[in-house]
Amino acid sequence: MKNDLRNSLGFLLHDAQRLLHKHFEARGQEYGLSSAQWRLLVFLVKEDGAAQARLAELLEIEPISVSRLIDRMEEGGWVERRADANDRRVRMVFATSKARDAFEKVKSVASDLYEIALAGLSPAERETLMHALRTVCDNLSDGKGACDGTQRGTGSAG
Amino acid sequence: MKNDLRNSLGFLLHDAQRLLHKHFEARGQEYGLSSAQWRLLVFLVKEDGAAQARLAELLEIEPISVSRLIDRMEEGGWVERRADANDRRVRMVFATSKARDAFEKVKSVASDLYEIALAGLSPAERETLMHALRTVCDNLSDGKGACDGTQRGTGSAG
DNA sequence: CTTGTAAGGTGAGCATGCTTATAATATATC
DNA sequence: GATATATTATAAGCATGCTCACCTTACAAG
Repeated sequence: MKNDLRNSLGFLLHDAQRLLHKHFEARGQEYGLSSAQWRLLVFLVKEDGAAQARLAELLEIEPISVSRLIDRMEEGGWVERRADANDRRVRMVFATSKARDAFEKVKSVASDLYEIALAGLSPAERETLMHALRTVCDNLSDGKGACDGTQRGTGSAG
Repeated sequence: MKNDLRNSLGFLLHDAQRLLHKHFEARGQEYGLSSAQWRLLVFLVKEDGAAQARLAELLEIEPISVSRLIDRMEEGGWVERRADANDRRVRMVFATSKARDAFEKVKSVASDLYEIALAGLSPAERETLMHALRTVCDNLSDGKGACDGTQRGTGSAG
């Protein structure tokens, strides 16, 4: 086969991720939430008022990336920064009601999109896919719990 | 379960891809080839002298992104742009011998990394993973043959 | 030849990740 | 109290993707 590299894990993961990202951006655009911003909200709605360092830990990205992301989200009215009375270094981040409303809607956009992406795969194949992706994350994680960590075996494929 | 969204297709794909990318960058660094540059080389070694537009089609990214990528690769001595005598709009791209040498080495870096990433998964699970990723790509592709690349009507493949 | 359309390449500028460095604050040690 | 270290947030600047806009060149129609 000519393009075995083209069908390697790296290419397939890269392409699948990029395509999903592209579709999400297109669909989520009407709500004004980008993919990265939505990812941050997923954590923020569960842990409102988190410090930026905490969000960086949850998202597994660098604090500076969170800082920039929140800059733009604050401009867009999605989040609010507030000072922490106990630690003046900290900027606590809060989701606005606008963000909470949009979040619920975008959640269904996301699950619709996942269904489209997984079309044609049996429940067993979906299970294996999710399991395999978690395994890949585990194998490549530096032990601080990427996909790994806290909750394993939810098995929700959508 | 608290974080079912965290275990959704979107998060898992995103995290797995990002982790693989990070590891690849770390390991490939000694060769000076980034992940994106290596991806381009995969196609270029099979289709040397391709026009940038052709590379954009193969990589499924925008021509302007190829232009920037090749700017940097040319600076690094990985590729060479040459004029096409038959069409003066075209800049043909050629891999240098430095690139071809590094390519062979990085290829084994990549396969080592894939083995690490897939550790603990049975051959059947790996099969299913790859199949599922190709399916996701197909489902999200606009019909121009994304991951499944090889034979989808793209036509000339030198 | 002239005109109109399409195609190849690139400039400007944005979003999201990164590394490296810095300022402000907290905390531990002396 | 003074000093050393760690933590939080951010600035500067790079890589890779994007959109929009532009120029050059090719090609088809008249």
